Amino acid sequence: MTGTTRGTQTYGAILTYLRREISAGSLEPGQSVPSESELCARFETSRGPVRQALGILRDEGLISSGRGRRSVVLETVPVQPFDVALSFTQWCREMGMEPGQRTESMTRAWATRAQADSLEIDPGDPIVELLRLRFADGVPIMLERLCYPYDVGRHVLSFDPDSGSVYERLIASGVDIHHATRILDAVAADEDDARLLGVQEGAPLMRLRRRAFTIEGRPIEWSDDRYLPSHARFASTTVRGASNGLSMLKGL
Amino acid sequence: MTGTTRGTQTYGAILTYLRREISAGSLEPGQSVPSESELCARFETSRGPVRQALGILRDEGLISSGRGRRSVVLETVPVQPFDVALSFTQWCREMGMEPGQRTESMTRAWATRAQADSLEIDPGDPIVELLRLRFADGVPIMLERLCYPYDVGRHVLSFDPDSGSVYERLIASGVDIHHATRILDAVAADEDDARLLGVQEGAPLMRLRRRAFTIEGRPIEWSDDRYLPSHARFASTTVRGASNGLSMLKGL
DNA sequence: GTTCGGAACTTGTATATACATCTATCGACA
DNA sequence: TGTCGATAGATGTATATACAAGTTCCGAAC
Repeated sequence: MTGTTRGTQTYGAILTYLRREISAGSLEPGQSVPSESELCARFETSRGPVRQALGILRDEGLISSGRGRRSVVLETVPVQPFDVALSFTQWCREMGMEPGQRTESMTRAWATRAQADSLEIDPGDPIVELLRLRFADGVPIMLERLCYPYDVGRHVLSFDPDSGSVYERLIASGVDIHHATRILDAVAADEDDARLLGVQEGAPLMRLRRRAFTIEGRPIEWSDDRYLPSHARFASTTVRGASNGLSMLKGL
Repeated sequence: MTGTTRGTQTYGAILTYLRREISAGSLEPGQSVPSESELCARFETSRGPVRQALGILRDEGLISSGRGRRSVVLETVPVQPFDVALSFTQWCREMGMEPGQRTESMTRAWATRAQADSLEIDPGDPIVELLRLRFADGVPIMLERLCYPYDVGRHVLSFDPDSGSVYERLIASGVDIHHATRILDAVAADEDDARLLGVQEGAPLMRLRRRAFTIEGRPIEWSDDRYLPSHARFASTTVRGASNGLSMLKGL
């Protein structure tokens, strides 16, 4: 360790440095990234942390490496790591837009068969449902349907969902979301979607369904977000040799 | 190195072993993955390769790790690495379906403004366009529009696109696709889409636009694939602490 | 029986080294 | 001038070690 790293890990400092160089344009697409040994010298460290940082950038699709050649910066879509999609508010701010929201309904209900399957509870068990319309700069962008088992959702019921992030509320209540699976597809707007999002019934919408889990693997959230395709799209970069989590599903 | 690894790298052998255990169900969701030291002993290797294999599984969303705890197998969507989406044929086979295709048109044309921008050539420059309908088990699933600059696409013109993979043809011709960017959104079926895919005009389709690049960063393919959402969906798993390449885009 | 503390274990991070394998470059030679 | 080959340098892979930091679990003290 060099001691010059700002309170965090060495590889994190290298990562931040390279990300800044790339996003600021000091390292343009097509240009070579400094070699591992140059980075070792600059950060007074060994190859381990340097390779760790480069590996992360490779998986994110920002650079490409290969035996014998120096790494090069790739021409990429502007990447906002998708984790922020866990929080619409945060994502919106990073896009330079002003987030807004209006809760259409928040109800205590009983799980339908589909909801019960998704949350791994029994049909008829109590749940908390939330329907929220999300805005960016005042324009409706997304309709969010959230569904929690009651013992999780009760932390939301006693909370004004227009006043802040549901996620932060859950975390503050000791609910620990550890990982999530997402499925993207396209659906036609139904009557509710059309009315609230201001499109015609049948208009194409992006649907992002999410299931969030605790570390023990218990599902604690199910959501169905419907985006206006004109305002939100999803992107991914693949580099040969790097892995990315996107996959394609068959059938229903 | 142990020497017992089957001709490849140590970390690859560990990766294969763990993947098989997970997909065969010997390691069920929620169960602990063998600890690093157990894997070191089993494969007679050091922590390096073991950690490399575990890191890949973590990025793929198959397992979750954390300081102090043992890694656990996650409940995930069945993952087919998305690289295979570069080849519809291959993806289809891995899904246990029989791929089919019918080329609707293959033309030498001149780049429109949008195509020129995407391929980084000038409007009016010669290009090769390909329109193909793709089947799985005889059912139309996807409509594929491909577009190449002429010097790349000419390798396709002299080739029966119904006889095999365009990708393999390009690679055999010395065209080296190195990385690709993809954008997913939803569109309404236009007249051509509706007729060929057998849906009503205006029906929601998943659109996957792709740009493929050489290692030098030159764009050599632009494609617009439109999937029936009933037959193809896209999925991704995020684990806290692991990076994945999916991101969300604003605006146009 | 309950609670607290500590030991043992696990993963995360870092160092130093070695060799394999591929690329780029430059100089010798024709 | 052009081609070929050697060489230096790059990343990929593997080993061995060390310490940091978090979790689990068991036993001692109360």
